[in-house]
Amino acid sequence: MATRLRSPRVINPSKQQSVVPISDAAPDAHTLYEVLRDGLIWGRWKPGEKLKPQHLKDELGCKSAALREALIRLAGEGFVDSELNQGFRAVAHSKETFQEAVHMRWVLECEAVRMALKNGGFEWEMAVSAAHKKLVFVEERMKAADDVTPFLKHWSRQDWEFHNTVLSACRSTLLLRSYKTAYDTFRMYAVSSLPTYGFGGDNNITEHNAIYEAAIQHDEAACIEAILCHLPLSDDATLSAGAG
Amino acid sequence: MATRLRSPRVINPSKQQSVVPISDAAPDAHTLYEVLRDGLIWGRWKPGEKLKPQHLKDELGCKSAALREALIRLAGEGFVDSELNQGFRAVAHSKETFQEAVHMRWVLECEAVRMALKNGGFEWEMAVSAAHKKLVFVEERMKAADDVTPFLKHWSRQDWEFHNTVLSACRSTLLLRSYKTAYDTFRMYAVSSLPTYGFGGDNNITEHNAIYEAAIQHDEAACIEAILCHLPLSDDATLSAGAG
DNA sequence: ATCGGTAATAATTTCGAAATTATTTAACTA
DNA sequence: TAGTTAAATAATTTCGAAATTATTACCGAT
Repeated sequence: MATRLRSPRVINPSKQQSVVPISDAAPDAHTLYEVLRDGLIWGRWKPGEKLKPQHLKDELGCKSAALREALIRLAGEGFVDSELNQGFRAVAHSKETFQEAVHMRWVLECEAVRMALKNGGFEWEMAVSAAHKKLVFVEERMKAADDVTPFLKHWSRQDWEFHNTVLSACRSTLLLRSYKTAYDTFRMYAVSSLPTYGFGGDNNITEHNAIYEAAIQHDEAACIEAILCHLPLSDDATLSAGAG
Repeated sequence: MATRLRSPRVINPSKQQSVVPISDAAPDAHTLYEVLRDGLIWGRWKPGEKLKPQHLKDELGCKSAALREALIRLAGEGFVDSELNQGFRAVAHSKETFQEAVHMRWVLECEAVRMALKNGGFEWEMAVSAAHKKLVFVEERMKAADDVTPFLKHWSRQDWEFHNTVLSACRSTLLLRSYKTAYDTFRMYAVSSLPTYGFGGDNNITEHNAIYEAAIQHDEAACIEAILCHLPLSDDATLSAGAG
């Protein structure tokens, strides 16, 4: 067998990867997706605002291709509107879309909690307990504070962590994915249109506690009742709830 | 004010749009998305199969950018798996993911039908009636036929149209979007793993008829009972259903 | 002065090639 | 001959610029 002729591999020194991570490297598509999703939920871009690739490129220090990829994903999830040759813009909400999100939360949360209470073991109970403790911590501080504003973002994040942890034992990734979309749609509206992101003062503490206690005791009826009280369902949806 | 100097617009004749649409033009991202989604559901690509841009480019006659855009959207929806630098592949199913899809269908379909029966007017009743008629037409033919194979795709499409039409009056786009994802996940598994795409012979006709009659009469309890019978829920999920 | 049309400008989308990363193949060693 | 290493190849991702499309500003006419 004839020996093959091979030239040695040439490595361009300027392209060699640095040992120290370069902090100002352009973020990849997945990171951008997270940044944009977070920004849309937390009001960095207002509902209906145009998301111009050229401006965002400067603002986020990224390349247009990665940006476009992230925006396409967000459009698929419904957090961004896109029309052909008209670019992207943050979705605009209405009371109706908010009610849809609340309703979806109610439907999915009730079903998921039923399954979670059946499947959840000791590990789950610990996780729920921890998430509740953190949420209570924030809510107690807010109760004592004159101005709740600086706590709102922390609170909202803990609210998500608590609800998500409770449902995490339901063993349906499909359900949890839909729930996340509904929850984030809910939150997006709350951030932009409700005075305190939907924080309801003392009631919240009581409601979350009721959900927590019922969950830990695996009391299905009590847990679902507590969730029903907790969500700001319209009368319309509540009627439907009665049938459930 | 000084007159501005302007050169006449030059149009490259070769780039001028033809009056007759060119059939072999490269499909845009949205069309590709539909083609790929359809192909994934109907088994054009097998579960777990790698979706290589280079091959697909030839197969579908498209450009790589449009293809990538479509694949990104499908990945976001969960019909395609993507890992960094490892390309895309059709999702692989299991009995568990199928059961999740069935369960999601049950949860969402029951809730949507409750709302639809409240909101649906005459127009909706006509649409439901028409969709049912078409479905029955296919199912009667299948009943008479020795081999149902050639009807399966028609049947599956009409099954979707019927269920979707029934739910269409629910007035929640968020719910309908989640339902579509669940239904298509269900169908994807059925096409690849169930002998007759989930078609159950005479039972199907009876079940669809029960749903139809209950819907037209706005009989909520009967409609939900009929849906429960219709969906291939596991015992696990059925227990949960009893609590609903 | 307002309306309609046309050119200039700005923005978005598309595209092909370069750069990066993974996979396969071949050579070498034990 | 099996196991190891590195090159060659193949595939994927990135990128910047070209092409397309929308928007804005200007001129002329009614």
